Amino acid sequence: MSASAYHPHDHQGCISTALQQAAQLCAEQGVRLTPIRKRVLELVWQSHKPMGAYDLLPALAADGFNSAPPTVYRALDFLLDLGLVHRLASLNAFIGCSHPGHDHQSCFLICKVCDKAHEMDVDPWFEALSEAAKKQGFEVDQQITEVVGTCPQCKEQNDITSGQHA
Amino acid sequence: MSASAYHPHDHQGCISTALQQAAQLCAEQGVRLTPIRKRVLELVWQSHKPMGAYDLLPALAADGFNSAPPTVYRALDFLLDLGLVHRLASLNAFIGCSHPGHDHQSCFLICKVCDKAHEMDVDPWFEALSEAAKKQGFEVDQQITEVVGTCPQCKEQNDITSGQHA
DNA sequence: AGCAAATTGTAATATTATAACCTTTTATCC
DNA sequence: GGATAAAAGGTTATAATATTACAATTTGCT
Repeated sequence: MSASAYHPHDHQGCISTALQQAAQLCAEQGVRLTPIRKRVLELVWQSHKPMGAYDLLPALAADGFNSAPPTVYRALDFLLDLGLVHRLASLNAFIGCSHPGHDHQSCFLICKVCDKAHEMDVDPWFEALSEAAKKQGFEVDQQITEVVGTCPQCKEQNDITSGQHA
Repeated sequence: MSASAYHPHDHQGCISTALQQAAQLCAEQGVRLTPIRKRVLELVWQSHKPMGAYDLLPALAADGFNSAPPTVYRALDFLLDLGLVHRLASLNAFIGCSHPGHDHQSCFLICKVCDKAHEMDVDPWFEALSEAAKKQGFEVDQQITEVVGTCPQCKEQNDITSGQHA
């Protein structure tokens, strides 16, 4: 069901799905997906690479939107609140959420070679961690899990160029 | 065995233990725990609250050390490499490692009320998570896990002030 | 139209981190 | 013990990320 960032896919589909889901979610919540917000979401979804806030500004400017930092940060905050994008703390960067609308904690596999990030579903992990925290009397609000390494594609690439084979 | 950040304890003991372990580790690795590095480690250990790099500069200045950003970042990088401190990505802050010398992934419980952070040992889960990543063909280098919430002490405090009781 | 709330515009600034280059200190070798 | 290379530290400047504060505009509602 869920498309993987690691394989060729109709990425326009990713974007339009994200925009559709966003429109629906905003309607449900009674909040406005203004042109700036929509454009920022689109830009964040341009690729599966997390985007820095400042990376988005030139594109906004090119589109004739205002492009000062507060503009993009406000849009990102809005999208974060709705769960339409996630922020990757280890990269100071933002990425589209692949299944918004569900209240969920996110876990990202971040490739240090190609910079793509892939959201992984790990509910059992989150629950186990929450349980452990609770056992210590800690009340959990939010979990941040980011895994850095090499994605399947880049690993394969590396095996080829270094002359290794199965 | 391991002291908890959540309970009253001889914090001087935390600091001196950390310094001792650092000295030993540096000796083993054949690297130098210079005065600046030692002082930065000491400062990071002043409390169980993660410290920003810039928070350390005034103290370094007061001690007569140079206190420009590169100084403290170089010391922190050195300590990070040795595993003597951890960096909390979600806070842009640094905290002393409570069991350096062991190669380990860290997981921190971060209290949003008192700002203290507590390192939790969760090796079994890290392996589970690594397994899950591997199943997707992802090769794991590093895991970042940070849990934000309310620590036992602050939770209790809040229960009292809001008139709740068991 | 009139009003309040939400959104956006704009300028300035705060915070975190690194680059580049130079000087000093330390370890080592002869 | 002086020569020398490597490591560490000093200094200045700047990059990258994020927020504050306040003014102007747009929107939704009556």
